[in-house]
Amino acid sequence: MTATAEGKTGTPLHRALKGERPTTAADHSRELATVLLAWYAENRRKLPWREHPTPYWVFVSEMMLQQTRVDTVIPYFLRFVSRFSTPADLASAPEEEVLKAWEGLGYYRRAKNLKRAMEQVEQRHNGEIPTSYEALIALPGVGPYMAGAILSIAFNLRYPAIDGNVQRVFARLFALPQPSGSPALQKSVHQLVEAVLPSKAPGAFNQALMDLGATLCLPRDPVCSVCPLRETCAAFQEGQPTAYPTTTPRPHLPEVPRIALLLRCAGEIAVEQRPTAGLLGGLWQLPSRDLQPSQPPDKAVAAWLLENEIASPKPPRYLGRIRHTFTHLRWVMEVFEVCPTSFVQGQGLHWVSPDELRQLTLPKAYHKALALAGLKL
DNA sequence: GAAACGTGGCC
DNA sequence: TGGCCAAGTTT
Repeated sequence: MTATAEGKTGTPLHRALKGERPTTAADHSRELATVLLAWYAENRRKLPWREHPTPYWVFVSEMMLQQTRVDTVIPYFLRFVSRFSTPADLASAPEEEVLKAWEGLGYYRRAKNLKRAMEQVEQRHNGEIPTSYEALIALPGVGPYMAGAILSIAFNLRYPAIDGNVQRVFARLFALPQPSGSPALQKSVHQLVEAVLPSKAPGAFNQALMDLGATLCLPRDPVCSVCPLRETCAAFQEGQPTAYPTTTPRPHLPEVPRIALLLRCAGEIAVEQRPTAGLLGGLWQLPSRDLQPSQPPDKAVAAWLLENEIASPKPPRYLGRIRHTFTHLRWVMEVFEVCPTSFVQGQGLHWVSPDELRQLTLPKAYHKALALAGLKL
């Protein structure tokens, strides 16, 4: 074991946890927990799901919070648990309604998994969120983080809940060299958290680490001056807290050229449903298609109209360009308006009124596209 | 291990 | 603007 592989050894806590002073490791762990829990008692964020941390509320909030900021989640959470108050409510709700409640939050598979998970809770667990790691992680959409968060927060059981905040806090505390987000960092942090996690208040401890990461140990500008762990933080002692966790630059996003058609006929609008799997699976959109980089958008529109046997007295009107960036690609979508002479059926096209359109779940990119034509949902 | 999977805020 | 990042999971 080299210092490089294990991180640098600047603090008593670190030396103790590495086993150099085994008789004091437990003492240092207790001290860390004590300091952290005292800080948390004074500085914990007031969040809706913390008011009544029922297993269901914790479950819903954790699913929404995956890769999503607290401020973004709060209004969605309040609406969601108001509309779907219990696991039974959610299990029996139509999926379209659940997706609509999720609209704008992103990662829509979470919404489907959440509903499926509650169906399984109803069918296999007597309507109660299970209290074992094995049963939880078997539910769709529940991984190691969520299982640990539910067990520790809702049931006060001693399980780690290691999210991005905790990884960053520990990468700095112990000057861990593994790259951000890597399985290697995940493993190192898990071992360290396991060594430090108290059995007394594991839920508070896990949330304290997350709150510390979200309010003080920030990615860009950490507020070390008021951090309760400053003295035992290896990155702070090195003078370079933001050097951890180490990062690797991301490759340039591929750009996907694309057309979208606003077909309007007698006050109705044509929409189509995306395939169930993959990007924005099962959501609705204006009729669209990806283009080859060399393909002129206006020619692609003409070809699309021809293929679908759509006659239009006036030529398509160009409405504008929508650029929409996802995690792994970027759409550059040219939007055209067409007024066909009649409703065209088949080809997966559905004609809906504006009121009906409002019931469907549309990705953000299409809200932008509709706004080009002055249509707001 | 790597890639897919949404969106909004920040600089 | 463009890149980074956020209470991760799945394939």
